[in-house]
Amino acid sequence: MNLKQLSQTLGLSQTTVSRALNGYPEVSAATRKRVLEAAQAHNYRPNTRAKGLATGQAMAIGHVIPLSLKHEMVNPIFGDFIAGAGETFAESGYEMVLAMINPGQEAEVYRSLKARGSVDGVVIHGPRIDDPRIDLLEEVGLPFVVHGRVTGHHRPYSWLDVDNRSAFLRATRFLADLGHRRIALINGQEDMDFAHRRRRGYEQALVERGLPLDPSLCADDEMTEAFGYEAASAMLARSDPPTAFVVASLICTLGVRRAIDERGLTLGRDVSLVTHDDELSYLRNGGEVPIYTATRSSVRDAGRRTARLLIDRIATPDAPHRQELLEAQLVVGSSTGPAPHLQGTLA
Amino acid sequence: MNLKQLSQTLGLSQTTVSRALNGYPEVSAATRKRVLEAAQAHNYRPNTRAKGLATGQAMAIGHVIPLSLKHEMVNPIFGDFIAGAGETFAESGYEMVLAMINPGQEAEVYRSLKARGSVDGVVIHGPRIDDPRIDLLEEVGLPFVVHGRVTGHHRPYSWLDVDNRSAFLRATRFLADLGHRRIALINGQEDMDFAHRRRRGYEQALVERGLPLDPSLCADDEMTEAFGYEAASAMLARSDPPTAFVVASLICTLGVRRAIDERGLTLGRDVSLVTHDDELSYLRNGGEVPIYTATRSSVRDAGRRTARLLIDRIATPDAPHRQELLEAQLVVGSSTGPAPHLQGTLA
DNA sequence: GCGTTTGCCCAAAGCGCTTTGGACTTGGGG
DNA sequence: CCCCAAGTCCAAAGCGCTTTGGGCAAACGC
Repeated sequence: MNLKQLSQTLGLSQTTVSRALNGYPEVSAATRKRVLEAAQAHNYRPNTRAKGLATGQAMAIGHVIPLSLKHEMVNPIFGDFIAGAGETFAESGYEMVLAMINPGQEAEVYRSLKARGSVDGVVIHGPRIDDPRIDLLEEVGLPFVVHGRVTGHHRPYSWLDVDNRSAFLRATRFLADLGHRRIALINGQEDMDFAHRRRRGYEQALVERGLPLDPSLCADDEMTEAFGYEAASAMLARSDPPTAFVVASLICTLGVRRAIDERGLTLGRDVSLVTHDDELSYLRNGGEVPIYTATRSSVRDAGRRTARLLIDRIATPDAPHRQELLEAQLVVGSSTGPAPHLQGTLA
Repeated sequence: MNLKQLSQTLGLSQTTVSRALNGYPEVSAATRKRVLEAAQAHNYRPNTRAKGLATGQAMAIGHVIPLSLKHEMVNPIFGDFIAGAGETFAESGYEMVLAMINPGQEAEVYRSLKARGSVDGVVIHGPRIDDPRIDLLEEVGLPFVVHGRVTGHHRPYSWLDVDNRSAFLRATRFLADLGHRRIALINGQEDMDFAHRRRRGYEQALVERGLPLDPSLCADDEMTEAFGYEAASAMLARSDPPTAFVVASLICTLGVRRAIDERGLTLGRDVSLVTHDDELSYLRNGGEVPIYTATRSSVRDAGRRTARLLIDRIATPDAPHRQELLEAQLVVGSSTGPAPHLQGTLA
């Protein structure tokens, strides 16, 4: 059933039916009611493509997900982010279209998305330091919002980010204040912007507390369980192992924990750990006293907010860019305690 | 730049340009070359919606992802599945559109997808026992392929599935043959079809080996780390704890492992464990000798194959339905060993 | 009572593409 | 030399919708 058929059924013109359906004022209440009921009865919905052609809007937004080259890894936060974004987009009548791409294809994909008019805007995922995509999209003329930020880019753009520097600053301070002097950092890949910022927060805390920066206590890579395990194992095997870890994600933390358990150490007593927690739906670190002390920030919520930002941007492309900086909560769980050399002293 | 402008630039009709671009024979080689070069130079791409309107094809396929009601959980396999499917769809020129929905909205969403013509077909994710979606889509007339199967549905439909029954049958047999007599099952929600089948495989193995089925050694829920931990903790705290676990996913397994470690038990010696391993990119269970003995089947590969099935189905909607049943590999890692009461005996 | 709003509705032009049904050259066969 | 078949190309219709620019009554102001 299409508009033409529906209007014939009703004995009205397409114009009137279209207007009735879209809430225009120049149609009487009685007619509108009749139209609405007929549409319902015939299960009529306007054809997306025809509507898009006529209005010039795709009512769709694009997510271009870059896979990491090394392991073709899909970022595990992706599902939850998109679930959050999907809620908001759906409420506003937007569809989400997805493209998973290998690094290097980005320019081509964004250009194509714009030229074919298949989306009204895009979310930039996984920004790196000096990420060229901002300039690219600005040039191409596709509205966008970045989930994260881009160190090295200085003109204004729209973004939403967790204050990663602050989060890791606070996490590291927290451990230092418990007496830990050898604090390791198990970070995400440091060419990713978020990991770079976390690193800076970590370093700043060390400086503040007068602790030396030991590069051999810092590791960065894709945040897999295996990476967490290997990095932590190597560090714990040293003659001067760290007594605390700051870890970039819960998945990574599971690996670190495995390394700790394997050496017969007890988490929260022999070794302390603060992790970042994206509140992924399948990896809850919940409860009254969470298992892990964590800097917590819901990536799903970030998805919702990012979507709103993008919708507004599409509606008013000439409005000034907006930014949103979210502060992570530092929630204390049972994975942290005073440094071993102080135990007893403090008790 | 659109077709009209491009054809004017070239001094050709839209017809000819369109034909040149789409590889029709009634255009000379010289002209085609000229058109192709001009298109390239002007960065021309046909407008998706206009093309769709004209051809009646959306060149898009839909993924409707049901969130679990309880925790609004996003299945962690989602990212990898879609990465695999995305590869294949992209090769064939299909876009993927995504809808995350709450349970109960399904009928409405599928109907709308069809009526608005926004997709040419859909992938059914997360089928449950007696899932009504198959009948629904058949009625609505939208081509589909199920990732999984539907126990209780008897007319033919297209699906791709791992042989979950066989996988868990073999896993459980394997443990029984190592002398384990109390084997626990930490399963996904058993109204999900895959979990139901795994349960059946598990039970069959017990029967084969003459072991009793102890319902208190079976737990099923959403496969989170927390669930694995809680279920395993409770079982291990009993006076007659299980000596082996069959676990439905690696994430769940991480929780089970935490419970095992916490009780000071050693995995592979005091307690054995076989897990299902979807080969998620961020949760590798790799190496020469994997950490966990596992029934292994790449969900990413499943995505690729499912996509191919759907593309073929859309191309030939009247061809008989096709099915693909994948066999999981049973890979032996270091999480399994002879039952404790036999150790020494066997050595 | 007249002209002018106002309210309600419609015909038709596009949106950018594909595709049908020719039209106009050539070249070759009879 | 004529005719027909290829080989090229084009004008125009149509996909299903929105939107412009009226038209026609009824209601209004004076």
